[in-house]
Amino acid sequence: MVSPVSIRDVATRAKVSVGTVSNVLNRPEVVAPATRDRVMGAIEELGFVRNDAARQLRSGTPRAIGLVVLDVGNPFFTDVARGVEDTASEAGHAVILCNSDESPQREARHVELLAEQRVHGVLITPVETDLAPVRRLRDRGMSVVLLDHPTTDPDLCSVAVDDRAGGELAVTHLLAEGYERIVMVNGPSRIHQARQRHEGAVDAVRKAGRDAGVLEELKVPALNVVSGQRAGEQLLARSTRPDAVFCANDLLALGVLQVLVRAGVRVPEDLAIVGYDDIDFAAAAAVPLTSVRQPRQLIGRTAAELVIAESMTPAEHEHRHVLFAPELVVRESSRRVPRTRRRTR
Amino acid sequence: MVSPVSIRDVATRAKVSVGTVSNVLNRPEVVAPATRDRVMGAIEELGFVRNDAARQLRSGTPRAIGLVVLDVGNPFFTDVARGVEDTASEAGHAVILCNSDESPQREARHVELLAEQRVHGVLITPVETDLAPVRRLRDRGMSVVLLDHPTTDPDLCSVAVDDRAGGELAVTHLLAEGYERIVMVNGPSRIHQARQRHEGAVDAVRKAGRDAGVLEELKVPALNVVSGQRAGEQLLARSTRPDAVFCANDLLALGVLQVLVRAGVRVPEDLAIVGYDDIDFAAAAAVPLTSVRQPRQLIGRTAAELVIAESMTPAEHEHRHVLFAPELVVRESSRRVPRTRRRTR
DNA sequence: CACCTGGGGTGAAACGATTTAACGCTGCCG
DNA sequence: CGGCAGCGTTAAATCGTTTCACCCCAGGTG
Repeated sequence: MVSPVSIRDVATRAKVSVGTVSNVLNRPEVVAPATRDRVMGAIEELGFVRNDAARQLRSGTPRAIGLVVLDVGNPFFTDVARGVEDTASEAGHAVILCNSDESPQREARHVELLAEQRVHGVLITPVETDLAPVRRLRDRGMSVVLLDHPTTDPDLCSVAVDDRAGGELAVTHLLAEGYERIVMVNGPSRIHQARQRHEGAVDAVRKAGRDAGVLEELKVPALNVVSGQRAGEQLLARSTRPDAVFCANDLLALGVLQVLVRAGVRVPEDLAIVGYDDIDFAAAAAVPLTSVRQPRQLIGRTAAELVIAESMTPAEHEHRHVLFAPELVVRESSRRVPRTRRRTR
Repeated sequence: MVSPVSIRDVATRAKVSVGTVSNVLNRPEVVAPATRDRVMGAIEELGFVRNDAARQLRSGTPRAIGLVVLDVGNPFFTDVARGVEDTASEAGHAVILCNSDESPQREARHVELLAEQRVHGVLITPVETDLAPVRRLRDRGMSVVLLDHPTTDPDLCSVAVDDRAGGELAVTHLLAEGYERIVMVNGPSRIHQARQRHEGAVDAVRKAGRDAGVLEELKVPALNVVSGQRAGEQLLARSTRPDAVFCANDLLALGVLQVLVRAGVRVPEDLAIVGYDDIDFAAAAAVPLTSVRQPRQLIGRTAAELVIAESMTPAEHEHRHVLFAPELVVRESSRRVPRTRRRTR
């Protein structure tokens, strides 16, 4: 079934030894042009394809990198993945994409698989804040880059965006617009980003000199649209509603928005919404969504570059911690509008 | 750098031969419990991880499958990928995700990489209608499943949704709702799905006994949000606008919708919009989008099952062509509103 | 007691590419 | 004419696993 033509067949066909064929493949300049052409011809005729397994076994350098994300269904990660993929494929590496779905078990299984594949390195957004599993990877000799998860661990690279600053940006904006009863719809505190964004929100309240009571946290089990819808329903059912909602990511925000709009709540007049990530769909939502933007593709590219650099020169590589700054993109969903605004119900 | 502990080290440590260690790993039932425990202990202490490259080299059976999609940024493919990933990881396979970005060159490069990796099989949505590159893969001995691209080629499996029927569903619906000047915003005819959906649209017009002039095709270079926005701007600039737009996918539709809504065009009163794929964001759009639904995860799962099945029993495997039926999901964006001010029939 | 049986284990030969040290050829110089 | 450098090529060793033929020994059988 598998391609049965090996380097040996090519050698026979071209009437040279296997070593020469190997040279043609890896150091074409050392072999005489005539021989080279002959070998190339044989490769073409036989449809020979290098066996990467054998190659890697001998040379010890793999050609794949692993990417473990929390949720492939989230366009944020998709955009990060695209950045990774671009950079990796330029360097001739394959990307093995794994989806941990926020489950430590799935994460562990995938990491195990990647270790067996002896990948060049692993880019991972860890499910748990506890980095022990990641460090074990590291100990097994693989380079690891933490994605979207800042750390000061000197043994690891990391690429992230300042989530605490992002949370602060969002809530400072809401307070400045005059919103007074803010609910933050947040993911489980197991997730690092969720905690950081909440801390930033709390910072904003404090720095504005407001009572801590203006900010309430509503936790949901996952950072996706369905959880957002659930949260929206809960908010609808309340006797006294908040006047603004800050969601830990855009998927939650879109879910909340959809439920509220359908129930006739006016956004932002009755209730403002701010999301996080600024995925492309945020701008195209029922009400264009204010959101905290992260340089998604850049995160992916940077992480891939780091892991490739590290595995090229493992010795002198010094681990870097890249932290990008988030940026608030204000759109209609959180703009205080004059009372005279036309209603679109 | 790479984990230096091999099966031989484990054998030494546990005072058994390498063969026995291999047995513990692969056929634990044939080795005596006492020995087994000793070996397991050694594996644990040494932190041994199997080297999949060596494994594959010897056994010939790889543990990865390749997935080549047109656009990872499109949630349709993300959902398909998730289906693939689920099934593959249940079977202990890694998924190597590649993004061809609708470019034949990128596709070729990725396919080459996958061939070198000797993946189990390749799930691919081909960029070109010409299947020659895919058939070459096949000839190199890899099982191939065409994704979202129907074929009758007896040497290949395929999993797809009936795009022609989908196009027909959409346009039949628009005609039934009384729309009379329909523009189909379509991708380049290089893309198979684009052509099929258009043919279905034409079918619908014909079957309804209408003049072919009610349907016009507006081609855009790619099936994404930006192209949709461009198309929306073009439509806006026209002196006589259509009263309905059918987009070849939801990303285009969201782009069109966004531009039109921002310009004050009422949807669906002034102009109806129908998309394709029914991605999750379609329901959460500015105006909830009517769309043609495809069983996205199921497509992925089915394809992965086929490729795994084929590589398990290559001999007696018979190639299947699975064709799912699309389903129209009607939402606000195309519902003729009860006789208010329009209704010019 | 000789013979068989079979569970439990061994050890060496693959797998296919890369790498390296050694080798043979050519042509130039002394 | 012999030696030697330089170049291209060869053959063999190697990577970590799996597989398979074979060995050893205890216990059962006739």
